[in-house]
Amino acid sequence: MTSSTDNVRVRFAPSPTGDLHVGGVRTALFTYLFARQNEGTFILRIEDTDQARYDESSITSITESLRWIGLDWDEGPDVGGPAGPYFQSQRLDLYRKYVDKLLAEDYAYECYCSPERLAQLREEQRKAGRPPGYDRHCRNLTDEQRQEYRDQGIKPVVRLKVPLDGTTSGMDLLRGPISFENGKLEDAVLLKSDGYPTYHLAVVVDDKEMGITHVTRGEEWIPSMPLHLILWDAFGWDRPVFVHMPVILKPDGKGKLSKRDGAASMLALRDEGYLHEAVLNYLAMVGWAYDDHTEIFSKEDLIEKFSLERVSPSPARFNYEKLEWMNQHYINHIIPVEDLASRVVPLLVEQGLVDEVPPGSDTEKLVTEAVGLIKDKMKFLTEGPDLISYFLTEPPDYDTSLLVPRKTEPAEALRGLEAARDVISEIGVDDEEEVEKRLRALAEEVGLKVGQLFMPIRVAVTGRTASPGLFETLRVVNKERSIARMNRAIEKLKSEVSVAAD
RNA sequence: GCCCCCAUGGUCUAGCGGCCGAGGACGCCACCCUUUCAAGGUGGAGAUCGCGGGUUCGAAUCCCGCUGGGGGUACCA
Repeated sequence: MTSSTDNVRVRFAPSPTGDLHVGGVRTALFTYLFARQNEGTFILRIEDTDQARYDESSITSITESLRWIGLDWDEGPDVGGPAGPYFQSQRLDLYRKYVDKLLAEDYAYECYCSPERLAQLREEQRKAGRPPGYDRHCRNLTDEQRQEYRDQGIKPVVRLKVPLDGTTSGMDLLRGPISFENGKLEDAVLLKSDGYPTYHLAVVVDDKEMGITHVTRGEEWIPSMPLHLILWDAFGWDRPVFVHMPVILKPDGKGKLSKRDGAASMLALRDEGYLHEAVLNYLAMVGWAYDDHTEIFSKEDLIEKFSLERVSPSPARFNYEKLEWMNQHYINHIIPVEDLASRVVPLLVEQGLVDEVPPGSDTEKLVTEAVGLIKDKMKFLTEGPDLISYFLTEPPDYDTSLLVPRKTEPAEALRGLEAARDVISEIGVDDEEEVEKRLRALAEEVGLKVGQLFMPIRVAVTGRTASPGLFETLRVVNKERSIARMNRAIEKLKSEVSVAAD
């Protein structure tokens, strides 16, 4: 058994019952990488067979999530394809056809048991400490009995006639042989009374119809693998390769990540300011590694180096700290600053810090420069606007005490600031080296440590105590605005000093 | 309860019989750099490779049992 095959056709098949979360996306990603690397076909199929849980908005949420992170599909919703339709709800006739075949060949049977009876059965089994399961009540109904139920207007479900003994075994690419005792299996429902198939029937039929070569999915599906195997065999079809991906656990390891863990939703990550490149890279690293030291991979790198066989079979916890680090790393070291700035721009407009940023404009240049200066402090895209705000607009009022460093008198801060303003008025801010030289000399002249002189200037110009290097900050803010802001600070300090003198 | 899967530092992992007195990353600590905050650099703490049996000249690596964790047990996927 090998995973590098010709004509690879794989699919990601989510059900539209909510937002896509990182676990699902990771499975999609591995499937996608495998397809691209083998020049195969990646299909998106929507498994909308549950009328009750169906949520239309999640279809866009799913496609948006996949597109955001860069997983494009060759066949599926929006793009079509030769094996469509790609919504299971539009393939009902097909499932009916195959179910009839199963019925005719005695691989399945109609069951008229009511949901109430089944619930009661389970309850009794639970009380008696017996394993829950269908009691095969309808497995051997006579034609007369069936007709009787039908006459009562009861719509049957169709169940799989699982062999009573023996074992069903199959191979999992990551785990090797897995076998199950038939005696422990249930006569699972294949077709519901509303005419919709269950997952078990639909996957098998569609995977066959769509020519899927490798069935990739989460490991929560391992327990139903024997049912699917029995179906593949019953239809007389060659079994595909099965690959069950490890689940992703909650950060505390207690249970698998679910849609309840809000932040784990793809779209939530996007809205929180994560870069799709970082999320993609991080997700690829949970459950897979290329070697003992490489961990930064672009999508292209992954397509080249990914290997399905190297996916670890053991579950892994979702680690927000590592993702955050990855995001920060991408912001600070991987994404070109122009690109980064262009992603911050929409947020600036949204928050009203700028009206518009036409390509090639001075504003664009300013934003790009500002982003370049603060990117080492930016962990999330969403922090961008605040971090560069003072390059674009006047800083809001701040506490005067910020202008006075520790072990420094307000009067000293004031004296330093006035002198610094005069220096800048004289030489401007464009020559960073010169400004630094003059201000360092100035510190000595006025008898202040560099920190005692620089901090008041920093606060005056940015309105805060943390900023990029002073001289580059002054340069980008520009001479005129720097001086105005320093004057404003000088006025604040003056009133402080006079109050103190009273 | 029953079935199935998994098992290397707190977390993600490298390791596929000798190169391992276990390597990398995140996190944590210290130091360096330094005009602030970061970023960066250097170093450090942290794993009897879950436990117990085997197999072998030799096991983190193979086998069995146990324990622990996870998954499944619906006319949900």
